[in-house]
Amino acid sequence: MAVTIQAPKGTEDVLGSESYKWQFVENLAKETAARYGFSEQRTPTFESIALFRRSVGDTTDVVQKEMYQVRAETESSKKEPELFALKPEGTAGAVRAVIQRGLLNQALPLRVYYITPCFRHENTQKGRLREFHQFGVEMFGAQNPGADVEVMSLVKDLFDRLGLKNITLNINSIGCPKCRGEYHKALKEYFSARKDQLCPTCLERLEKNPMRILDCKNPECAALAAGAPVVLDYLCEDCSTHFAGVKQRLDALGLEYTVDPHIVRGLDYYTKTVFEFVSSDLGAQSTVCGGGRYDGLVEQMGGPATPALGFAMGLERLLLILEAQGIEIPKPEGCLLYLGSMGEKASIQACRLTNQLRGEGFFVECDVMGRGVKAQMKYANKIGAKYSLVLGDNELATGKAMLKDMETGAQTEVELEKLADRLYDVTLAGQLDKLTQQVAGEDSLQSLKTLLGGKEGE
RNA sequence: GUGGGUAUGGCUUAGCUGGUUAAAGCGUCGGAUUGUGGUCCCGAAGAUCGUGGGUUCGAUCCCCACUACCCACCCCA
Repeated sequence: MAVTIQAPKGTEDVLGSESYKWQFVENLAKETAARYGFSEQRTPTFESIALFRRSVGDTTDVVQKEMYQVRAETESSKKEPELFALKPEGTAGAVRAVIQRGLLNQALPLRVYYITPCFRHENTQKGRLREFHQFGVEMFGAQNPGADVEVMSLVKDLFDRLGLKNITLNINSIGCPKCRGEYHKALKEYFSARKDQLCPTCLERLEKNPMRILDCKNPECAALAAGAPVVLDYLCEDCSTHFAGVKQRLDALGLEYTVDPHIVRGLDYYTKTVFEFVSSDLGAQSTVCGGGRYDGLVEQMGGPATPALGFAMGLERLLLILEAQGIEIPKPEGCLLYLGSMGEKASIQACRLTNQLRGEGFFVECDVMGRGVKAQMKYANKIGAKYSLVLGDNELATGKAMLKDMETGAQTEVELEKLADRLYDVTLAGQLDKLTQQVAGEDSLQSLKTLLGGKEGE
């Protein structure tokens, strides 16, 4: 007996009943990115493991304990097999491609986006999977605060277009390597003086990365953190004017935000501006989107010194919020015509006609189960076909058939020759109905004319 | 890696302090006189009760282990 194999822990099957939601969200993300001048970049799912060590950071949890390592098992390998990793995030690969392909020699800024699976081996919980998907954006070459605001605004635009509510933007600046050194010193002094009140993990952080303590959920640590020195007070001239510029522009756009000096990103490459969009609909994993500046990364990875920034958005988390807020995603168009048949001869003709109508661009189905007419009609009803038509000996002889409106049950005679024209008519009528509904509430007829007039160009 | 919860047909669940053929709804398929769906009616298929041990005369129910899922810590999207 075959043992059934299960999907790996932390992975999801997106089934037909759900995939339209993904398509909708992905399309909207792509359209929004395009409006801002970003073009899609597709990079490999696995990269050299060194890439992530260098960019994300050797000491981060993501690299240290969450990466899926892969290597090709070759039979006669004289060489050491090269070590790869499934990408745990999108920025590293994007930056690698930009440098390797010489894209920074083009007109700047360079704007790229991606939708990609990411892999992290950690324990699952709400909004956390081992394979998850990110929509991310990276911009290269711009050091002006306007760039920071542009990517934040892109996120906000996408959320608005999806109809999301109650998402807040938190921003902070963690400074550049110069001012951060000063700050780390101050932090260490502060927490060292209160060592006895820190939790064990924070004691470790004190040596490695004291800024992490600010992020601790432990109530005692959080209480201590509340009184700790604030990064913003230690920013150098350059960083502080940059941060001021970001805030000014956010204000100018009317983009609401909260300055949260406790935001500390977990990836090493961030500098200056960091931000996150959080929602209360996600349980403990409240961040839907996180990002910031990484002005040093491109150079560090072997490219020309280039300021850069970006964000990554968790698509599963985004879908989770949509679900929680009861936001309906439009379902794809259903079957327009079910072409039933009885008898072998009619079945063949139905097959031929169906094929022809599909060629005209219509969503048409016919029987492939060998069912009786009754069962075929049941099926047509189940799949939500808008119209049905049954082909039998009579119809083949006369060239005429009854076209049935499945909603009203009304039947009208139609010449088989002209079926395509008829379908075209009813499709158009359906679209007009939709338009009418959209403008209902206003002066519908007037608006409709305007709409149509605008499209016809006359 | 750690802690808590859960595990019954495709889905959602019931199963009384362990007792003989595990129940219902939805879904699927079929029927209601053979050329037409949706409501109603009737019927059928479909579950080794997550897996493996143990206690017992007897386990879906009690105990242990494992696995998966859910939630949380850590960390992040």
